Amino acid sequence: MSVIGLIDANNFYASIERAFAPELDRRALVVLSNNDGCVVARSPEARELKIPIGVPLFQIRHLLDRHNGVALSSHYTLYDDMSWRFQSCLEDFTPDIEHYSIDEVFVKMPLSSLRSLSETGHEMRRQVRALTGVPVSVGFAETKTLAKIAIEIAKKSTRANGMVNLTGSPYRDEALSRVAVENVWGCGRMYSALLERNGIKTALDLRNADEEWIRKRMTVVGARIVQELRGIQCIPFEPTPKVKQQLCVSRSFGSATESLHDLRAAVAFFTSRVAEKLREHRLLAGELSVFVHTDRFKDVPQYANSARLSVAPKSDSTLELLPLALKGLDAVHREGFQIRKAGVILNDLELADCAPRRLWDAALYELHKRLMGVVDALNIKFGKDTVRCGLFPNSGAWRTRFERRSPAYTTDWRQLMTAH
DNA sequence: TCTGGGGTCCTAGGACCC
DNA sequence: TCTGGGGTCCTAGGACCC
Repeated sequence: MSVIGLIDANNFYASIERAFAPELDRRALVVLSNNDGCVVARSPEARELKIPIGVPLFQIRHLLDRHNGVALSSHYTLYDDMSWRFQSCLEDFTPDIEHYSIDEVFVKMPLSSLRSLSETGHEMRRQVRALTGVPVSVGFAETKTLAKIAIEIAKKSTRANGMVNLTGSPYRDEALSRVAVENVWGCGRMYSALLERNGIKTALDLRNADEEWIRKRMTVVGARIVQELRGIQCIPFEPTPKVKQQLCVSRSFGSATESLHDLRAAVAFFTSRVAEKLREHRLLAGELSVFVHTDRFKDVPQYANSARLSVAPKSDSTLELLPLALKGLDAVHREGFQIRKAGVILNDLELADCAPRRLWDAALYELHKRLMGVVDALNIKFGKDTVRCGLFPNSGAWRTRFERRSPAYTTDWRQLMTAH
């Protein structure tokens, strides 16, 4: 028997930007999506201003200006690096760690340490804060869904001081009654609307709901949520990550384009990136898709299409995937449409070590493998795009814009902080 | 002017097989 | 007149997550 812990960074991206630029403290700060499009993270001060996640920058710019707020471009290389740093801190507390997302970690704690669990939780918070500058909240409970409830309370209640332990707690029903059903893990917009229409308004209502009814309306997914709220583990703790089923690289363009030349450059860029990911995960892909679409927010002729191509034999070589991707692009391209977004998706993935040996082109593929290995090594050592396929320009209207970017404090020697 | 990116799981229905 | 039944696999679409 053990307890599930959840450690969740508060306003992760905003907190990171602040950790490196203390002058941003106490100012409303938002971090923007690609192309500086919309808000993906915000500081508590920005939340106070009622700036929602997902709102486009242009709608809140006046609000930020009026309150001396700041908007920054997102900086995922930095966030990924900081994620690794903060999650590594937990290794001092338990060997059982599940890296759930960029800003959340599940841990499994042995029951023997139960008495000191709350103490441990507070110690985790102190340690992460001290080593990374990022504030985190901690929740403990019997299941993942309940640990999520604990975190909800930990973040809202000032008395909790960032840590709530619901394990065997007499306070559990009250905690459940204080969390709206829309904030229960797994209850999105559609499900919470359905539940509310039927008088199920809080996590407590959901826990006490009729399971058969839930199953009928929300499939087994809903039934699992109910079970988890009752303290029965249905969502497993998964310390080793599952093998991916799909890899995707896609972007909205800096500005829309009609030019096939531009689109080819974009698709070539996406293909290189997704192939890098593929090799990083030591996978081969058996299927490649290319998609394009126009700007759904604009009143222009709309067009969306995708093409699927089989990769045979399965491959991880950019040089083999690129011609296929370009063939896919030719298949979906139509004259006269302003394309705003495109992407490349790889499916039918298989671990490279498990794949059968190539028969007729084994020697050529060995060459590809060695070449890709060298390219990847150079790009890791000297930065992205140090070496790339030179047939296509690496610039153009399609390139993502980042006009408000902070320095790469931890991942680029040239951008280290300076102390005065 | 300006609206993200990358994933997972579940189900219903159709094709196909014996 | 009479028109099976059971199984598998695949896909599209919908819901959710961060």
